Amino acid sequence: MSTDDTTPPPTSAADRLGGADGTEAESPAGERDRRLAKIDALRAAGVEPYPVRFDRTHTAAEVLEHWGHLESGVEVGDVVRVAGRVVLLRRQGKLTFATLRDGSGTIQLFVSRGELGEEAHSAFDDLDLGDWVGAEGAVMKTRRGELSVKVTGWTLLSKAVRPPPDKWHGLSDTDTRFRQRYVDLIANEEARRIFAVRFSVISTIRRFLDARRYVEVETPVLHVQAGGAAARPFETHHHALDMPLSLRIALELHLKRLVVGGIERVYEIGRVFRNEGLSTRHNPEFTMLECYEAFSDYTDMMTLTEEVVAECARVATGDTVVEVDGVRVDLTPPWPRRTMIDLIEEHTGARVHPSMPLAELEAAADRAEVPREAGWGPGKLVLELYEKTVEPNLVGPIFVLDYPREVSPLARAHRDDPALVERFEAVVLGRELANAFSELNDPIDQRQRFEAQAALAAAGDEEAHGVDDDYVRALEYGLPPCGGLGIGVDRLVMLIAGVHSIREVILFPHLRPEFGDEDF
RNA sequence: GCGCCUCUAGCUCAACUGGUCAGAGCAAGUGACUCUUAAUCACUAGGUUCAGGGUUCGAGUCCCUGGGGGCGUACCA
Repeated sequence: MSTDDTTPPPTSAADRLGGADGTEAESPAGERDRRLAKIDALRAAGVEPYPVRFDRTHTAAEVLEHWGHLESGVEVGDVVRVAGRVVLLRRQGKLTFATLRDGSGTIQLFVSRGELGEEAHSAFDDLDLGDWVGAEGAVMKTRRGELSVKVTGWTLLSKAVRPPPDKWHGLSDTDTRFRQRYVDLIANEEARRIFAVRFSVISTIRRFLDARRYVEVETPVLHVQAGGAAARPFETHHHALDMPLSLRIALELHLKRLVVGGIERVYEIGRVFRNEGLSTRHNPEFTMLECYEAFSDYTDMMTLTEEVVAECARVATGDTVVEVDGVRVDLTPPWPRRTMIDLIEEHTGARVHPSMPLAELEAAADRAEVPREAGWGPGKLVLELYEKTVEPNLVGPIFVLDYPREVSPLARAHRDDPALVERFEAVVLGRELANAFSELNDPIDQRQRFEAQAALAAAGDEEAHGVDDDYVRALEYGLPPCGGLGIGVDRLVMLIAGVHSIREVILFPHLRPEFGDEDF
């Protein structure tokens, strides 16, 4: 949509936005140009299509709350000023009904020629679907029982140049829904519902933790060394310092530094980035909640997890029972707590343990038809057995306890079994919802675990990371006994909203770039 | 990354095995209508069938290449 230097100065709205010159493939030349022409006509008539502000007295929901009880056919003297987008228009000659939608809901405008006069009424009839208007008038309920504002005055607040999608079928093209989320939100009640759940869940988490005297903090997104999770980071570069940086893959290591510093209960809700494949469950950037509590352990984190998840569901939907793809899940605490070892035995018949000889575990994996790679240690084999034979079959909610030490470099050794760590994952519908440990606070042990990871990285594991010397130094100043918890907020929202794809709960999910700009 | 599916008017969808097949509803335009509710009724206009090649007398339909999207799978402490 570039303007050639030789083009004469544009005059009309259509000229300035780019008219029907072949660049406008997305909107029919007729409809968009028609609306652009209206902008010029309005200005010529002295009407500003994009005025500054509007003083509204009531939202649609407030009108319903105060006057919803009115009898049909009754008009009251109370005058209100409402504002919203015109989503439906029913023109009926000298009487027009418009459905106005604002952030709270919808309200009908009753626009009568007798009330408004011919000029203002026909100007109203000239509105298009999608325009924003403000209106003033008395509250009434029509003979058919629809609560309305009987308009005595109105103003165009913003002219829509592009038409909204089909008023009945909405917008279902997934590509357009995600790229142009604004249109999705205009057209689809379901999209509005899902994001209402998301906003509710996030504010509930904050209220829940704040009430327990947790402190919310913000830690760096740009890391010199990514860590705190096994994932491939995004790499970037700082020009002034001429050094490589990574986008964070977890919040963990900074938050525990803060516990060292004496912030005994700390949490962050923040974006993390992982350079991995995309799927219905994976977006390259997603939102994590992590919280850490001094003097607690992973059993305390289980209680916290089941309570915060149930509370989020209750606040967002009124119920702790959720349903995804026809499967109902009851999130009411307490959730069952089972060890990984016991679950593997239950599902495969094999009693395994990371302290067993490698050959025995390899044989167990082969019997269970779990593929394995050379170089995997005992702990990795046990974890694979769990992930392939147990986890997909768990409906949950359930806490899976006590992971192999080898695969958990940031969790403290189990108090009763040195081959294991005090770690759990909460599983719902075969998927990890939360991950937590009794945090490793022994600096010497931690350095050794990091060094083991560094060896893996040196051997080519792109998801392993090296020694974080500053983090070890922090531990040397003393991290109190500490429980830590991470919850994937997007997946929690998916669960509570009952949707199948992570793209449904992220406002602007990652997509390939649109091809060129000829669609504009 | 691999496999399968998909892309037709602004939106939602039709078009039997290749043969008047480029259509409908909504949205839009014109007209009628002072209690509508996806208002209704009449008429009208609207298309590079994702792009580019190919096969064929003939391609929305079949083949190839490319692009977007979806699903599955792989990867995913």
